[in-house]
Amino acid sequence: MTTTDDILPRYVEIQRELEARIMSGAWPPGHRVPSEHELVELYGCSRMTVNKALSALANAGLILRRRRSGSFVASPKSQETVLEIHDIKAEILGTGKAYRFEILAREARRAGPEDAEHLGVAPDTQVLALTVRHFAAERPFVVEERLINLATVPAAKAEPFAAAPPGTWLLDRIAWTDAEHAIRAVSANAQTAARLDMARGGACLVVERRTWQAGEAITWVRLTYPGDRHRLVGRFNPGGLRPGAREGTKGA
Amino acid sequence: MTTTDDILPRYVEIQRELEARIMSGAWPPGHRVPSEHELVELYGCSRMTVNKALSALANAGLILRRRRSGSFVASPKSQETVLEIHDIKAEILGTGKAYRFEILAREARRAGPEDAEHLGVAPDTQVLALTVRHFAAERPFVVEERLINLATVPAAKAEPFAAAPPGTWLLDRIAWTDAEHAIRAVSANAQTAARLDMARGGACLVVERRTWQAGEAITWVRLTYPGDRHRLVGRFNPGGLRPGAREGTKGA
DNA sequence: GAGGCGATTATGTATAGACAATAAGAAAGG
DNA sequence: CCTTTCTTATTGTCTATACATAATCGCCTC
Repeated sequence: MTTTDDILPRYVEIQRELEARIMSGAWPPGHRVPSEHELVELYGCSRMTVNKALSALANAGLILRRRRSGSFVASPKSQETVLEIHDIKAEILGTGKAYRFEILAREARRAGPEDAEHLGVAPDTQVLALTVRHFAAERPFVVEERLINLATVPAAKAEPFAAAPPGTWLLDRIAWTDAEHAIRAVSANAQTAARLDMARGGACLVVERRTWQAGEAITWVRLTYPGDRHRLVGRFNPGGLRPGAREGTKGA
Repeated sequence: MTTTDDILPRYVEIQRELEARIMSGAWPPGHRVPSEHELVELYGCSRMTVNKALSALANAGLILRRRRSGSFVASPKSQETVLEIHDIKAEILGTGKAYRFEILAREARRAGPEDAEHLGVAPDTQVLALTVRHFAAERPFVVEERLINLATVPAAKAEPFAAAPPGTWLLDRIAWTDAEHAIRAVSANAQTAARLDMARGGACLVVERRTWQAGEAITWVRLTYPGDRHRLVGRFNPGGLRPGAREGTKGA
């Protein structure tokens, strides 16, 4: 079939063959996959090996397994995508442009109602509020409004954020366990327009993110991008198969 | 810890215990996980059982395994999120609102340069171009511009899309293997504003998606949402652990 | 001391067998 | 005909063992 030489583990071989039948549409959703016993005879290997292949497929959501009934090809449900939202500094440097940032505002304070709502903490919790502007090639790239929970990240209070912006600083320091993103579009108000060097009323892409570590709120951030200068891109294939093994996915 | 009764498989138990140590930060990135042999003695089970737990963790990206060296806690890298973009019909019905759609335009044609660019096919390929407006509770919810590759989905040509909108119809019929999304913000032009019952110049959230099956282009779609009425939400925790097992992630 | 070479350790893959849990279908009884 | 019970097919988990593979460590030679 493909160019893959046969030095693959047996279970991967089996997995890929079944996968190919499913992905090509030869086995449509609802089609019954041969039982483990049948596959054992077909491939001449032990049941554990077949089981490993089938379990992986089930894990990836390609098949559903029911005792006594057998395994069946699952029908894809939702259009899912994985958005990788990189650290801003890395993102800009990755495009080959010069990167710079400036801190527009900074205040350590007790969380007001709005802060508490954003960060998901009790009011009066100590927080550090920051407003940062990032530049790509000396052009405003994104405005970052951030709240850091000083109860969980006390070191932030004394940090000047001179060398690295708060996002990078946090990412180097805290291993987060949960994150929640919301993406929406808004019109630029006067302040935002001025900060981003764009027309007032122009469309902005807004990404809000909250991050937790083991249930404890770490930070909330709102990133406001000029809508005409930035877009988020994501790619997905169901079941997270070997990346780059396909070739048709290229595009403009 | 939690309320889970102990009727869990042995390997899941082991997996969760290790997971908890990693997620809590007790085992920081770079920390060495006990070897399979050590875990076998610790838990009093066979190596295969321990192996299953460790393999799952490695698979989820929580640990890295190197022969002879052992297993080590991995360090999380980028801010990733999984956006589930549901079928529009299902999405609206899921909110409890009445759903309706209307087809504003429909044309089967040979792909022009723009069509070819969007869909990623050769010019002059036969395509079906559709413009659909979706309503939630009789209010315009989103405008859908779609191209369907008739070379791969010939059945679409004769389909009236009376009962189900094209997105739902396709999803029921074609198992896609790859999808690519781009999200951006634009200002509504006169036509878009009229279609979405919003102010001209208002911010719109635009999601563009291309879908392939085994390298063959299936469809391209551009969804234009009124920015103030819609937002995309995604949640993520590294390693895709049991969903809903945590409680801190609630929010507005 | 530099370089190579074997021993050791840890993971990767595979086997054969066992019992449990589940659910579908068949048989028996009212 | 309906309900209950039995049988059986299929997946889920686990054990004990074996050999392969990779990489580190330390010894041995030069």
